[in-house]
Amino acid sequence: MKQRVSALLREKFGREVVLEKPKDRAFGHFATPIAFSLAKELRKSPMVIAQDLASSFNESEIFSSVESVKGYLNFRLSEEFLSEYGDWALQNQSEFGKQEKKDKILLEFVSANPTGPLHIGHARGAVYGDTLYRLAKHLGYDITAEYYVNDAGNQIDLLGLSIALYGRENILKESVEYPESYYRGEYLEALANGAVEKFGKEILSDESRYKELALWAKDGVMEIVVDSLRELNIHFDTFVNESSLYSDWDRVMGKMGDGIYKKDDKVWIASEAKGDDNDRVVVREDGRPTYLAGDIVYHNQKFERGYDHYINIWGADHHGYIPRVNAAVEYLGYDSNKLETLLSQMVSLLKNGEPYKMSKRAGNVILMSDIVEEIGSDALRFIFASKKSDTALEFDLAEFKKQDSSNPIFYIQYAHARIQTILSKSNFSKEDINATSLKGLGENGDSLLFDALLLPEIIEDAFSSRQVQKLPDYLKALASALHKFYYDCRIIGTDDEAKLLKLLLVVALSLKTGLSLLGIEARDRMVKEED
RNA sequence: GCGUUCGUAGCUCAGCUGGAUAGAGCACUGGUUUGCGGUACCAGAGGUCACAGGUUCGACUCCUGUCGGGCGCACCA
Repeated sequence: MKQRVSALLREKFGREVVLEKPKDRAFGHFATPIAFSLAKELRKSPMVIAQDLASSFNESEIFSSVESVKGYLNFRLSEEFLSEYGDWALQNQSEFGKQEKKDKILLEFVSANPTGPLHIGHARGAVYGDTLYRLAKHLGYDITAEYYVNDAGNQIDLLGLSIALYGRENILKESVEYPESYYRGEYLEALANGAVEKFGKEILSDESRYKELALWAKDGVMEIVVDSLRELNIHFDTFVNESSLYSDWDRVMGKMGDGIYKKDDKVWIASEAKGDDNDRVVVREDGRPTYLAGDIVYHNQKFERGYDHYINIWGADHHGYIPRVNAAVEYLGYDSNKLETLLSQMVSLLKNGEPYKMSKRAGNVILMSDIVEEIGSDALRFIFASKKSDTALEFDLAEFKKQDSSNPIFYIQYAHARIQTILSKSNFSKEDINATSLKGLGENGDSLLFDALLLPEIIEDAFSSRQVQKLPDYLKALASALHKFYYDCRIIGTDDEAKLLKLLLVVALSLKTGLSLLGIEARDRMVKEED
């Protein structure tokens, strides 16, 4: 819609015209402050210019009126335009809001270490990434969701040690002491038992086999991780194991040329020259690669696979890491502008108003799967998708748990369910409804129709700005408009019943499409809660 | 200290590339159709947009500085 309007205005004025949404619908559907910017060059007051411009629009198919108010130019879309678009949307439901973007995008997110189940802090990045993924798919991008599995390095050794120690304590009944850095948690029980079953009890006491133990256990942990993601309707297309990349190390180092040098028996990357604070060690004296080394080979591999654009979603605690990876990408001979790293801010927990620190040692980690079980995937996804991903988010655990009807997701679900109920109460068939015209809905009806038809712009905007919270915001507003309309206007039994039902079908389409992009299924009925 | 990010209603957060009277949910107060699910709707109250300058016809939005919070500042991942 907006594209049509702005294309028309561009043609008329011979320049790009800023289009905005008026604060108040009484001003029209779209507005532009163009008269203000023209005021200087034309040496006339904005009011006069706006007047002249407004009167230059006489008859138009798209607009029913163009008015000037206090220097603004306000456009009102015509009934014909809105009703035609509404008809089109209902006839092409699966195409509604879709586009034909062609770019190939690689989206990497979550990528939590395979050393334990996901906790609540991981959920935010997971929801953010998956929502972007769904939006991109809808817009036609060829996008791949990828999980980078850090199955090399100290943390994997630590996983092996942790399982062995757990087994020695609980299976071999030895008395042991847990060093602070070791992993703790219920999941170790199944892994330790599984290990004994597969390798025999000896492995628990055989230090030389801990590596073997860890590599086996990592797959088990990944299963837990993938399961908990599936509960949130999140799916990955590809998994890349860090351990599989190092065989390529010599070739990749060769590609970096001057970007890599040796000093003090270590290998360094000259990242300072590319905007980092310091040069960084890539290979230690003893030959073990650092974490950065893995990311260098990984990003090289990403670029060699050939995408138009790369998106990484990292926790905000990794933000200092961005210049290093960008430096590496440039030394590898690729355009670092194609690599976009988005940060998902920390989620800090409060319990009864007091900061609540999760710690693996204390064993008080809040698992993502527990929260999903408690409040449901829909509610959790909605909460995280509603917040701008780059602001730190705080919530009270108690508050979080009691999110029931106060959670806006139920408000939106109810709007959708309400429409289904009305439809089922009506005697009109789908055919009758589709055969009627969306014209003559009246002012409130046209306004609701316009709101519902706004979805495609929201999708486009939410994805291109990477601000997924725009979609939940829109759905809340649309649900609110629907509830208000329902309250103000009787539908069943009126002369306009069929066309009003058709209007509701358009609203339901937008709600359903929007919710599915958030990974939430629209409900046809709400289940009443028993007190 | 350096970097980065944020500071908007009692709380949790929106506010699009600068634009019309700064918005929503929760909580609070008061109302609602002899009608489709009241899990709704309406109204009220609640703000010096952290502070101070600057740019502009116009600043919550851009720039500079100050104060305050988060996160980084590893040869850990």
